[in-house]
Amino acid sequence: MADEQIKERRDSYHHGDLRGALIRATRQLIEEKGRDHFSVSDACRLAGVSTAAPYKHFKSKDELVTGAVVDAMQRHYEGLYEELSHYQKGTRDRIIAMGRNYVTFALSEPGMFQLRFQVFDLGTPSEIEDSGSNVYGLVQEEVRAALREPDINERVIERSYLLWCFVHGLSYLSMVPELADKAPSGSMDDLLGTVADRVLAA
Amino acid sequence: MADEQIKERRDSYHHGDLRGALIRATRQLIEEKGRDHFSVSDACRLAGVSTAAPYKHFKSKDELVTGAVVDAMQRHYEGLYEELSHYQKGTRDRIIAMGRNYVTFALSEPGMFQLRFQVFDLGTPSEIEDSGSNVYGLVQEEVRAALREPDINERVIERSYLLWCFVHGLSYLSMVPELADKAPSGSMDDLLGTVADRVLAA
DNA sequence: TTACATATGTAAGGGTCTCTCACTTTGACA
DNA sequence: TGTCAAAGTGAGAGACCCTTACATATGTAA
Repeated sequence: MADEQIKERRDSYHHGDLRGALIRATRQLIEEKGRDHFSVSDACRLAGVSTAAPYKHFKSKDELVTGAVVDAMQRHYEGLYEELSHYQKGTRDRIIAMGRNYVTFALSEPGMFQLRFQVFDLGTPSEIEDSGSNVYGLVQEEVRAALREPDINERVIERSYLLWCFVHGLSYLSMVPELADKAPSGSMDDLLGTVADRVLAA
Repeated sequence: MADEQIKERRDSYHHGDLRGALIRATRQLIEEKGRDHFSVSDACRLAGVSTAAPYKHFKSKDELVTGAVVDAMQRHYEGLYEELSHYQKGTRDRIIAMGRNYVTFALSEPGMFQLRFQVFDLGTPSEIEDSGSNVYGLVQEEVRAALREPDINERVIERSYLLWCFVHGLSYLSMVPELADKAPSGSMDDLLGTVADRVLAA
């Protein structure tokens, strides 16, 4: 996100990492102008290559967009794993950190975040389904520990889902600036803590 | 939603309600193919008029889409008001009904539901901001009554927002069929009831 | 009946896009 | 060094699209 990518320049005929450059350009353009209004041609202009070039790396426009989304998810999940390493397993702070991480990503890459739940329409890349399930498994495991349950039973499943619903909804609402006045005045961590306590209460 | 609209036929030169017909066509096409992939031309074909006709009723494509969204919101809110009349104010059932109504609308018109929070990008039609705030005011009033607070204070604001976040997130997650296996096994009313209890608890 | 306002149609300008084909450049490796 | 596959290029076919200008049909009111 930090890398405001300007039109790319190149001295050699070969790009070196055109695939990556196209994915970055796609992300930037979708964030700026929305999934509708995104065109492969624009991405080419931004990456500084001809409009035929992408088709050596992606079969179609849809596949390019999907590639950008998969890339975003991978970065998101790597960041999450890194952040979780700072918290001890089974703590309240760790659950709050997971929620904060989720919302933070949504706010920093709203376009990718939303597309992540729509790429299913284009035929789900297995990377998405798999890594998504893995991460949600972490949440369930954390909830299990907090509830002192021996395994992932129905109780754990319900509470985990409640947490997810809440954090997911908070992310979407936070992405709409016009709704900011509806939110309570405290910090986001306060809000996440309140939720964790209420959802995990006996 | 119920009205699977087929290509419209007309015997008279004048349509009678072309504006309404275009809005219905727009909704149907966006639900079927997504906001991207929606074109004014398609809407014209579906409504059975020339491609120039819409511009007597809407200034631009964006305005047509916005019109469809505003229409959807109005129908949604009318349905909500009607349904609420069956429940007594200040009851748990009434809060559950509000949540169920929200999710049900999202599931029946996912395209409109999502666009409702994105039309802000096109310059917010005041109809949207106003009626949205009015409806959310209902929620806050209901929460105030449940908490036995004398007015809409910070406590009420926080709890209302928690409810909204949850129901909003539940709506989005429910719209993705691939995530169905993550949900708990009970009914939606059970889930909504659990949330209401936990959020409104002392 | 006539005149006029309103609603729709026809045609087209001007633009953009996705994707393919045939060709060129380049780097790597036998 | 010579050969080949990979990665780019340029041009363009073929579609659509959004929007406008101007013509035409229709209902209404004098």
